Amino acid sequence: MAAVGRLAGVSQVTVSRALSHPEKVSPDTLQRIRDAIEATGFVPNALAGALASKRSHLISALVPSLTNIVYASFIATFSAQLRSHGYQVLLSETGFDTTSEQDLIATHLSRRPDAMLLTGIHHSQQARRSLLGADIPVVEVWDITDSPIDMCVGFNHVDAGRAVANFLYEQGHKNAATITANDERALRRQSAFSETFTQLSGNAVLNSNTGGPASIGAGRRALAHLIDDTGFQRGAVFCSSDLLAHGVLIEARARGLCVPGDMAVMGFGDQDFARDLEPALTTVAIDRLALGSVAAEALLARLVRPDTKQSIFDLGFKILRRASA
Amino acid sequence: MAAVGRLAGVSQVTVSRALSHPEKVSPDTLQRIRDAIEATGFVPNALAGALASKRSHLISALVPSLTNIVYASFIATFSAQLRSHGYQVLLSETGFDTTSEQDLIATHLSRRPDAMLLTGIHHSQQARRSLLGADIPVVEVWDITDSPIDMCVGFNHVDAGRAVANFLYEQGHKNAATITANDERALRRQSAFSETFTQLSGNAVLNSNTGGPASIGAGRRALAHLIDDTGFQRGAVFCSSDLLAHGVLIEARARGLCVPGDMAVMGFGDQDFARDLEPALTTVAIDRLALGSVAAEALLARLVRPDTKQSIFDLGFKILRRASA
DNA sequence: TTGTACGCGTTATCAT
DNA sequence: ATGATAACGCGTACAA
Repeated sequence: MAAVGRLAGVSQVTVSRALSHPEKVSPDTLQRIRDAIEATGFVPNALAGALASKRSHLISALVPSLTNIVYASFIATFSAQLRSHGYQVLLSETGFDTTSEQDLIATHLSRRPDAMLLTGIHHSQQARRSLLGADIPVVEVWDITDSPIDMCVGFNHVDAGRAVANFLYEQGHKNAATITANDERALRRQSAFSETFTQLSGNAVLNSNTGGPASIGAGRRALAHLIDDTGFQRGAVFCSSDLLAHGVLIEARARGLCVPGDMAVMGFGDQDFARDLEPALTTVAIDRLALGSVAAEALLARLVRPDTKQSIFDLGFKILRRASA
Repeated sequence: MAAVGRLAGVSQVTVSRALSHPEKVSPDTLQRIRDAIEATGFVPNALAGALASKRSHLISALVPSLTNIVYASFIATFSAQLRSHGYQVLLSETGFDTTSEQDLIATHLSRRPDAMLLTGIHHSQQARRSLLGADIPVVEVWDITDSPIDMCVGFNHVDAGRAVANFLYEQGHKNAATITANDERALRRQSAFSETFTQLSGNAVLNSNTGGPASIGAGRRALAHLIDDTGFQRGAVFCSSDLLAHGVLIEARARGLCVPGDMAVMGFGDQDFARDLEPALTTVAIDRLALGSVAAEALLARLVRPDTKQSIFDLGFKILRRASA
């Protein structure tokens, strides 16, 4: 900056002002400074800026997995929204692991983010302490609680599981099975579904866990297992994600089963491909776009007015009836 | 740090040392310092550290799209590898746009990353200048060139397109069509395929561009268009990604066409679901895992020994013959 | 093994 | 409208 200033015939401070508050600098010195910046190829040092101003314009975000399209698309919206307000997002994957999340929180906090996004409402005690100590806005997404660390935006997974149970029961199904990926929130939906459906139908639900991330292959294998090993025959299958449901659809067809005639299949998430499958997938729609932008807006609001009141955003969900159930 | 030091009865520097070079501090002062850190909840300020040491331990990465699983999984590997070496990755989406990439490069450079990853080998002139000026290791991925900015790791897209043309021709196909997403590298594969296939078969190839990102829906619509509007009937369809090919498979089945009997379908990328489709998808395998880790290793090598020699890593590709072609 | 002094490149405050 | 000066919180060099 000093070098740029020398070239423009002003002091270092004026260069700083030209960059941060151009309106406080006279038009022609501004131009000279801009020319000098152009000529020198000067790139401001945001580290120094953040150190001096105590604002990093960095927002850190912790998601379980980047390769899960659900989180990836959420983050894309969230990042775009924040970028348009001059913030950059520092992203990490926790791998659905609370301890790993805790370590990442410490690492991220050392970069002094202006705010932080966390996925889910379950965090280690140490994590909560660090966050509280950091004294920055925090938003927890994809779930809802009455006592967020700071703010939360998401929906109620127990309600969602129950709603699906009611929906399938009302379609006339008396038997049901579930196929769930190894994700705490999905498991919560599963048990809510299972409990409600059993209560309604009087029949036990066959619950299965893929033991890993959701994928088409995992869905195929899970249905195969359900049919071959546990004797599941007819009824409804509630999958914890559209990807699993997609696999179920493929496996069912490969076995000559008709969907929904022989077996009804329900997904979760309403991913873009859900409507393009044959049969089109009945699923639970989550407004991921809204999730991302509400989370971003919530943080931005706190950043501007630290005493903003609303802190719990329930975005709900919607059952989308298509052809598969 | 000074406060921690007071509590531990040492000076600020000793605290700094305890954190960065624990072996240079006597065991019991080390313990006292650690206790003090624990007691105060001290979190080191990486911004100040980076400013003083001129090493940010930050590596910035620019990818076209996060919601494209291909890039997402690549980045997951890349990030994990770097994290295990004490680096954090600052990630942004360029949206396949060179101008947007150029702006992001400037923003990222202001955070003084220790290295940078770029996708592709085509960048604006200004971008190249900034990067050269920053004087940090740069790796360009997903493509190969003789004159990278610094290093590159990927494969040759023209060779890939040609190889697919040869493969399909050798399978006995005389007619072919292509369905390509709006991606510069995919378009390069398309035209190499098209040229080679025409040369071999003497028949023109029906090239189509989805005009947007790859998706199952886009694949369905593209095949429908190909059949309904351009009169494509039998032959091979080369899709620029497995996702498009997946859509083609669905649309073909919905129209009662047999794959590969009536129509052969080929994808690109060998995504995890490719083997789980019916019929299993014939595709071109790219070792994304290797791509991510080689890119990370290349940067790490440069960071340790700035004069490391090798700078071009051709990881190749492999045609995976399954059932669809 | 520990401490002192200084500088990293900005922004904030106060003057002019 | 512009400048001088003092932080910001740490690492490095050098000294003890």
